[in-house]
Amino acid sequence: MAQITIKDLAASLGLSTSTISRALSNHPDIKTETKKLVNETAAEMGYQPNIVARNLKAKYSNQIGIIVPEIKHDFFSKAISGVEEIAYKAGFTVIVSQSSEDEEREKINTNALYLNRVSGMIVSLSQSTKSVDHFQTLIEKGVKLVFFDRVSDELDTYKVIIDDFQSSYDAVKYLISKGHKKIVHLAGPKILQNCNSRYLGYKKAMEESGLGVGAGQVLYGGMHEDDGIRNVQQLIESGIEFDAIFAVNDPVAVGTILHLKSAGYKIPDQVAVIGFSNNPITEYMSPSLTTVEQPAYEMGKKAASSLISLIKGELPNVDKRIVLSTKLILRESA
Amino acid sequence: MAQITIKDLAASLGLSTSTISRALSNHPDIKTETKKLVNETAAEMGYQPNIVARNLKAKYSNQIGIIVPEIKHDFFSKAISGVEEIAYKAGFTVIVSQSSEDEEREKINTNALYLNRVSGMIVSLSQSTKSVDHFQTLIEKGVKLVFFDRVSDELDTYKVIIDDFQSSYDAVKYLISKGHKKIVHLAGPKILQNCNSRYLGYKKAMEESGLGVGAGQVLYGGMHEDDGIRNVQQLIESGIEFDAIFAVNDPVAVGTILHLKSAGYKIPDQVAVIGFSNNPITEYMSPSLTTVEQPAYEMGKKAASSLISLIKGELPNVDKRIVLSTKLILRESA
DNA sequence: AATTAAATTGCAAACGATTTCGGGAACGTT
DNA sequence: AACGTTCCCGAAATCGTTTGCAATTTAATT
Repeated sequence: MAQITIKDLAASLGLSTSTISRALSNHPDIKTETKKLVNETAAEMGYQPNIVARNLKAKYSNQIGIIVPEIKHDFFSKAISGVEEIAYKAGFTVIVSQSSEDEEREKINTNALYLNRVSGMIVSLSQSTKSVDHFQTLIEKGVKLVFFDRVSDELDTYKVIIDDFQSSYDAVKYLISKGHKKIVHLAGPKILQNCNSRYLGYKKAMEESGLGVGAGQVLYGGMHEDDGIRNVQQLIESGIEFDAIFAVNDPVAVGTILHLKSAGYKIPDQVAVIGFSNNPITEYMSPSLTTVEQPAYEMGKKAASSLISLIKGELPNVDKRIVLSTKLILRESA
Repeated sequence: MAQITIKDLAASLGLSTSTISRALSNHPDIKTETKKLVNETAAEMGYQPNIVARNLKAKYSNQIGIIVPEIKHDFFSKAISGVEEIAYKAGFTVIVSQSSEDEEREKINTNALYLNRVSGMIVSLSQSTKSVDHFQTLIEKGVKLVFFDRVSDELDTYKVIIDDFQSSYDAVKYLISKGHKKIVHLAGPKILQNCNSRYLGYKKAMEESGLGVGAGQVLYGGMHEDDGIRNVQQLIESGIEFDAIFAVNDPVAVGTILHLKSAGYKIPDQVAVIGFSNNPITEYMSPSLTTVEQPAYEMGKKAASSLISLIKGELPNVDKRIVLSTKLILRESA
């Protein structure tokens, strides 16, 4: 027999399928004696429940979906790892998909996950996502949602984030405390809330210290190494003076350092550099990068546990914003 | 209405559910006219098929599972990324799970995926997996299986691998061509086939060149940075002379370099180092690491496309071993 | 017009589980 | 002895699709 079903058990024991089902799920209506019998023969015959059938009946599944911009990015793969860890322990299985920073694909993915009847989703928004309607309709359909890292203000759901504003404020304050005055910020896309918060943290630190943000002192771009290289190149060409650079994330900081080195700048003597995320490479590169540690693994774990309690109907806490703390890791570059 | 089903469509159009179903799946029995009608009202009413129900009926799903030792490792997250990319295009969704290098957990995961009726699985074996029976029974149950990177000889399935033997042979030959003679190999667990192949490639290169492998010239260990540090420490204490180290993978090579540097060795002048995998950090560290490029993303893509054609009943090729090529990336460490 | 073939559609049974409702046995109570 | 409870268990509906087969309509043929 290819696949033992509850019917086979029923036939072999002379009981009804309902009894078998109840016995297996430890329903109080069933005599302990029969329960024992059923469980034993189930084990004997190698019965394994068909989860698909169960999910159809139940209208929800033991699956949670996760959508990230890029799986292979260190931050996201760590987060996924954390999600899987928690989900595994709670008996959930994780479906991953990536938007590749494309809004359209993000929409398609959310729909695909919905069609597969996941009980909930964990999402980090794509860089190009302008509207969050596809998530709004999802919420209306009863799918539980938790966002992390890249979140949207428009959605009233649970969010696992770090305090981007405070973290970058602290980082810039550190630069200032070290005597730097002409601090340039390489910012990410304005549309991303956390990028914007990082910019605002930078701005506040600068203004509070009486330095202010001069024209051309903030350069917007993407979040990859290339963007760092490009922007630093542009910065140098623009002739604006600078003695420190605060990058929106590590790849941009890496690009920054690469280009600064090739242009003959001494780091950190002439120019100090601070990144954001604490990617593994930042520890080993030369000079090693001072950066803000972002607890990716913990964020994934927290997002997963929040989602699961949401699914189970236990509202974890009143505040839907779950803020994890960061730490400025001091290394050679600043 | 929470969820529009095929029945709602049938009722609203005065047709039977079977006709609707066939119309939607473009069955030749249905008049083009009715097909058009059905498709239009389906779109209008916002009908979305319930995939769970479909899967139950079909006895297989549009899901493929992937089990890797650790999601967050660069190599595996890239591979997952590749798998997702291909799966997405083929209309499959990917369930990920990690064994955390634990055989028991690997077994549980395979079973969980089976219960969820995935159509196929892509697997990279855990370090501690001694028996592959759990995969054998899976094959017997008709689940399609493709292994990658960490494979087993005992299973007659498709495997996406690199030529570990040749790659490491080439790397060691390169060291020899540069005049190194006392080349030490920091090996991985013997049980892992690819680690063993790398060892054999090293051995062949050494023997072929008349250098041979002396006592204590091969140190076995794990595959993490710690293992590299520990083994180099031991190597130095043992008093064995060495002018080059070939590490089983990049983390071990990184540990090697870290400890060599702190012990005052000059790289590559006193000791040359070669790693394996081309992790991102290897490019940025100092000295940058000469290593073997392992096409993680492509391996994932290849594994996924092979699995999907296997699922669809198209046997891709006669040879079940799919070998992707590697490249020795020359940098500062050797 | 009658017959036959072809083109469409519907009925009903699956897929494998859960669950509502109710039925029969066993027991105690009046 | 009649009744009410409690305890176990079964029949059957249900989740939303797909599909073999029968039934119906339509078109083609004689």
